[in-house]
Amino acid sequence: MTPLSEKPPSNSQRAYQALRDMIFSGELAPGSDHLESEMATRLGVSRTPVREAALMLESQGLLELRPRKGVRILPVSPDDMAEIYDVLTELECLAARNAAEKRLTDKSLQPLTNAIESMELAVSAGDLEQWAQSDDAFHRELVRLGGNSRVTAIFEMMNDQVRRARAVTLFMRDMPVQSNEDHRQVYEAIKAGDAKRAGEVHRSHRQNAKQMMLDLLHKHRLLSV
Amino acid sequence: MTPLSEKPPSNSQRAYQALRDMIFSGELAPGSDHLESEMATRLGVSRTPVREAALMLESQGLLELRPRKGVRILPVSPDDMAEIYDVLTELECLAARNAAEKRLTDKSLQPLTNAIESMELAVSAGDLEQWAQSDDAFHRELVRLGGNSRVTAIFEMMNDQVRRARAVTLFMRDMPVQSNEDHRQVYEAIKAGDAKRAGEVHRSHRQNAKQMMLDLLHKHRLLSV
DNA sequence: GCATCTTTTTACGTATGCATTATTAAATGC
DNA sequence: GCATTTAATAATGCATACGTAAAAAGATGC
Repeated sequence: MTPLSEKPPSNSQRAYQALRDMIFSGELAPGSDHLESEMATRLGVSRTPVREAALMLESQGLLELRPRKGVRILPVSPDDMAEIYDVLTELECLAARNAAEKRLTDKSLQPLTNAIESMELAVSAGDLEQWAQSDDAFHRELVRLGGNSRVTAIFEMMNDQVRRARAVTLFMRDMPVQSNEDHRQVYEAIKAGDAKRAGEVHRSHRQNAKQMMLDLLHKHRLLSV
Repeated sequence: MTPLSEKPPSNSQRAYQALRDMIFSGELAPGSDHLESEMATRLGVSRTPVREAALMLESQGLLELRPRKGVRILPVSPDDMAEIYDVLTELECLAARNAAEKRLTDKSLQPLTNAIESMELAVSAGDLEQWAQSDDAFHRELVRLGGNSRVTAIFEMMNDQVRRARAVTLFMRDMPVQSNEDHRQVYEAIKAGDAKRAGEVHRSHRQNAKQMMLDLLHKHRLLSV
């Protein structure tokens, strides 16, 4: 027995991941329908694990099970996106304040600085994909540092949707210079233990991000993502 | 065909509701294990719908599926309760601000005033159960008025857990006089369209509620609910 | 040619069956 | 008696089977 013997994930788990990935990669288009049996054949399993995966994804709001129509991949409208950003804003700001109150050591904050540096490098190099990835890492780490597992869970769920939308709009936007400045300020506030400021700076950062996303969706007539 | 012919909910749906109810009523104790087959027999269906229901409840964080041990009803510790209150605080305040910005008519605000009046009556009469019910109605309506469906969904999920905890602690507390005063102020701020104030007042209201709950849990050595 | 009724097909919801594997119980050795 | 190995038991994860009801296709009347 190997020390770190990973127990093989069940078929349901794999179906869950596979469906999720297919949704976020766009392989399953927003608004499209797919029969359970089709998905089962596609994934090489029976309907049971597909159904179980679909049920889980349904309670996460990614799709909808409709009798005799198969699963429907839920489209995300600009209004939905606004809702998502609003929730993320509140929860991330909470996380930022909580993180600040913890008086974290430089070492604990290392992942944040790494992400910031990586973002700044990416902007210099004009590499938007790299920037997006590091930005994501920053936000995820921030939330993790907040230490509220429920916040983390909700964040993970909604952040995926933002990521999908961003994949579409990424190359329509300018280099995120202001954004990087924001991140650094949030980091400084957390490091200084200034919860109030961390929350406020992060809030305005998030509100800008929301506005930018909505403007892009509107300008390019993207009615659903 | 009757005009409002309700299609019969599926066995899975009923199993879901039944399990949920059993969890919140305490019939399934926190921390207890239950085999799928037992539940199936108990509910008079096969394992399939039970399993589907359990999967849904698992992704909502109410229970845990553990191979060969059955489903485990997750206990909610005081730390969990603190997490839940923190999330609710942020989301309800968001809702309060959003509601205030909508410049709602008196008519739309009627359910809020009804709830407030009912709470005040209940306090006068010393009827804590009635108060709790109306308090719940107030918060739910507030969230609804906020108009963010994701906030509503998260609220519904977490509020159930608060309700369970409150069922345990309700009669350990004093009459909620201050609480009623808070509600009225939140209402006034929303009616006046003062988003900032609505958010602030509601935040302090919620923080008090959190503190009171945690104190009660601590004082009575309630390590899980 | 169009509308309505009838038949057929299809997909789902759920029950059931089965192989796998964790856990318990029994058996063996010392 | 106690530890260790082996067998028995039980619960799961998943495939499969099937009745039901919706949708599609076809037949009938006008």
